[in-house]
Amino acid sequence: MMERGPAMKKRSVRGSKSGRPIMVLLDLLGRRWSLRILWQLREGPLTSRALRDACDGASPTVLQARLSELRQAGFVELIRSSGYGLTAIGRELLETFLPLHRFAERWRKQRKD
Amino acid sequence: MMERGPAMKKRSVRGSKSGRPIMVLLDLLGRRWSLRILWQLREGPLTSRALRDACDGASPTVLQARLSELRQAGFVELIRSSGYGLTAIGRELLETFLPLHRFAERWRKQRKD
DNA sequence: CACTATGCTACGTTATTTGTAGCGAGACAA
DNA sequence: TTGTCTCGCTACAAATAACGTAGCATAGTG
Repeated sequence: MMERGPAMKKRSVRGSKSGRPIMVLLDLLGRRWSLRILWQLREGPLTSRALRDACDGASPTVLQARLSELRQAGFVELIRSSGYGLTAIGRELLETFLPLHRFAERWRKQRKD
Repeated sequence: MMERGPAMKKRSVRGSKSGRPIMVLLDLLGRRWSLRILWQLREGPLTSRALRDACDGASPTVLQARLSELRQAGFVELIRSSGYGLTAIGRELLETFLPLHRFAERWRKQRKD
């Protein structure tokens, strides 16, 4: 087993062992609030606190963690004047998810029956 | 605070407080292995153990939990002869995510630069 | 019967999330 | 300068979720 002294940064235990981009991506997006953050930024940048409110008051700890990951992945950037916003590739990613909105409605209708 | 005796099924603490379908969906999909499970079932049903192998050996505890949730949501079903498979609406959901594969490749190329 | 595979659960350990509080930096006014 | 905003971000203990290993009951097959 691996020792972890206090000075040692916690190595991410998660993630695809294969390293295939799709798996890395699915792992990143499959963390609490990741999808939601991208979703909430779809209409424009938000400050960290506005984002927090938009995410049902999720704790700042996770939000910062997710924002760091999403920034490192290149999907989100911090602009001093306006807060957190999607990058070009981040917007591309979001567009991949946009049909989800329509799907969610269809899904709900089916569930009612 | 709500008491939770052993006979009481754990009420989900998570999820969108708004109850909007898109939020419920984003929360469900934003749990560990949810996206991955749907992804691994894209080419056909898998038995629980095959699915486990396909998911880098994720623990059966979470897999069962996610499978229960995904079944309850109507995305996955258990077929006695072939294991876990996507339902019709589950396949629709997956198709929403399929462009993600191509995106992941584009993403990787950009990251290399 | 023994053997194998299925779906699923128990349980102790580890990792992640939560909730609350607060820091330091910068902007702006008195 | 002092006060008071807001900003991004962090600390820390408690709660929750996930991990890893082992194993159960059932069903099929030989």
